[in-house]
Amino acid sequence: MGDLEVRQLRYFVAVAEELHFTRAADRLGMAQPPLSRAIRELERQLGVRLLDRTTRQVSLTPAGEALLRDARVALDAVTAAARHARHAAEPEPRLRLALKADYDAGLLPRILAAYEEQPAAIPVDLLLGGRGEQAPALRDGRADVALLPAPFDDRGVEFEPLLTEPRLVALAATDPLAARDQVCLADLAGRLLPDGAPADHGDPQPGSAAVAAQRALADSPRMDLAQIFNLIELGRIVWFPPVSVARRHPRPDITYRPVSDLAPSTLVVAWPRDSRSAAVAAMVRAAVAVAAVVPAGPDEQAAMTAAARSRRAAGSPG
Amino acid sequence: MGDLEVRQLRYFVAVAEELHFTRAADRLGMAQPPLSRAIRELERQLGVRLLDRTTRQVSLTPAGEALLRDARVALDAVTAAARHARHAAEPEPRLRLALKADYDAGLLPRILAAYEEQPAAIPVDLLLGGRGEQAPALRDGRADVALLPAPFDDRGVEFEPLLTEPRLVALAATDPLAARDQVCLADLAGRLLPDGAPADHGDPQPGSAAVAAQRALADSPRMDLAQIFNLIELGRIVWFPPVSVARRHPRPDITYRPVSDLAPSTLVVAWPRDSRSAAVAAMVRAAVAVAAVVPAGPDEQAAMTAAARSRRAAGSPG
DNA sequence: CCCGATTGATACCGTCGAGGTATGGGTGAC
DNA sequence: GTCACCCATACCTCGACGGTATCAATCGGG
Repeated sequence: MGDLEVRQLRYFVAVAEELHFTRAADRLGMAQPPLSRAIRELERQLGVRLLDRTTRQVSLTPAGEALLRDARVALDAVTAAARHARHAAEPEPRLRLALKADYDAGLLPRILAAYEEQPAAIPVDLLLGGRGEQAPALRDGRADVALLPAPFDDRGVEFEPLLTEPRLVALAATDPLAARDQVCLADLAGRLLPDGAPADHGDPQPGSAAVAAQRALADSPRMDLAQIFNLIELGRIVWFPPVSVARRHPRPDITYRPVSDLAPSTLVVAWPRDSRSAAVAAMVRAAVAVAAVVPAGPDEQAAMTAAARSRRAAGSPG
Repeated sequence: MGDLEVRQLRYFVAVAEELHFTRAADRLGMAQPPLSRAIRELERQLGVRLLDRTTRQVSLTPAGEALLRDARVALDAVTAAARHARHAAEPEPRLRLALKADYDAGLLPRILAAYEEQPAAIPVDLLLGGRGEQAPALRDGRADVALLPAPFDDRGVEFEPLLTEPRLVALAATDPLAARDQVCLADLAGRLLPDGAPADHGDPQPGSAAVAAQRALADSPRMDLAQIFNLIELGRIVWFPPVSVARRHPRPDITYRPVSDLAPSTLVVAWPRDSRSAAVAAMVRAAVAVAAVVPAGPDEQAAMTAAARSRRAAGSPG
């Protein structure tokens, strides 16, 4: 009945993600036998089987799936506690704003300017990260506030929409589709992605080959924009940047075209739930105020804004 | 730079709450020297001073206060992970509904009946707890869903209001105020509370002597309703039950009177954020449906309901 | 002003468990 | 059938966690 320990949760998450004791042990920088023993001990403490293992296959039991979900958030909470304690000790506080380079829809300078007008403003550190890194950074305390495109994994995070803009598809100028004024997703089905999988139609779904390729494409530190453009010119990948991102990257050999049936991208400002920081609230206010002077989007944006506003009214910065 | 461990956080929380190493060690069931060393090691790992200690006084630094806040939620998250894993392994799942006895406003039988009509219904366990225990139970996984009066500590918890009802004051029948049709909080100022502190006017505030006395009164396992009524008859304490609670306890020597300027009590149904359980969603639906057939309260209830509804729309059970 | 009580820090020690290495054993691939 | 792969077991070492004894500093009382 003793409490779990962080180390046990880290070990379990590694094994549950790898579904492979040896690889997990390697990732953890330890040998496999102690890891096996630790998992066994964890199962004994919980009185529950977490993994079904044969000598050739490791799979999660329902209890293991539940623990994997919760262990991730628990580990983030512990990491956030440590980070916040270190941060609170700094003599002069700073606001850490996480965002993905170029995906601020051009609002960043105005937002920062508006922020500095606020009485609660403190110096801002910018944390540039890849797609999908902002929300985890909020959860584990690396960042205090973030600008990022929705949808994202908003567990433990509150957000407020700023603006919604359509996404385009980037095509090689020589691509037959580039001659058309507009394309639809079906036109792009079958396109090869970097890993050799055909492009799925529809918005990338979590777990699909398409989203995996999109992530490998847009997130990997190994692939920068130049590489993306090269692959686009070769017709090897599909890429759906918001118009503001496309506008920042005019290139002679790349043509951007509207996609008729592609969901638009919504930029949001997000912060950790239970943030009690006046500086975060000031940044949220500044971002919302700046976005308000931009032409408003369609009904979808209005609905999301209302939802987030009432959520925020229930006791959080704003 | 190594990760924190759960044990370290438990130790720190104990010391931070007691502000006394010896008492904290006693509470933790260990000797004081290892505890001092563990805290020192924690401070070394974080590179931050958490406690200012003289030989006669221990106090929290700002970093310590930040860590205390976060450590509590992190420990709850770890506990919840363990509980959810154990729970998920049970062959036939059960729904654990936490509530405070008598504070269901008489809706519980109808809610349970409506719940059992739902297709996702599973057997329900009732967890009766004192005031303020329901929300922590949701956070650390002891309960899946709760009925409780707002306001409460809603960190990590979502909720939906069910109904709002006025609160009364319970007076000894012989009390001069009992002769009046209605009293106001100022009339009650100065009344002695169990710990000898005078009753504060206004709604109890967290940290005030009044709220401490209210808690000692209503929550302590040592004091049951009979004791409460005895103290009321002696004029020693003030108690503000919602009308539905008062109606359940008619007593010849106790008189209930409206309080003109006392905020009403709102019963809500609450569940952990990120709950993915269909059974929880079904219980929430059942509770809302039952409450909807009860005469609606004033604008306050309408506003809260709208807020919670849009919050729920952003991706949670419902 | 000194003495004792209180309380956190230090010193030292024993034990338990975390992690390493070597090896066994079972399963799927060819 | 043989080989490679991979999880489990056995055994060992060492570090750290916790306990006891003691010191040091501070506050209160006579």
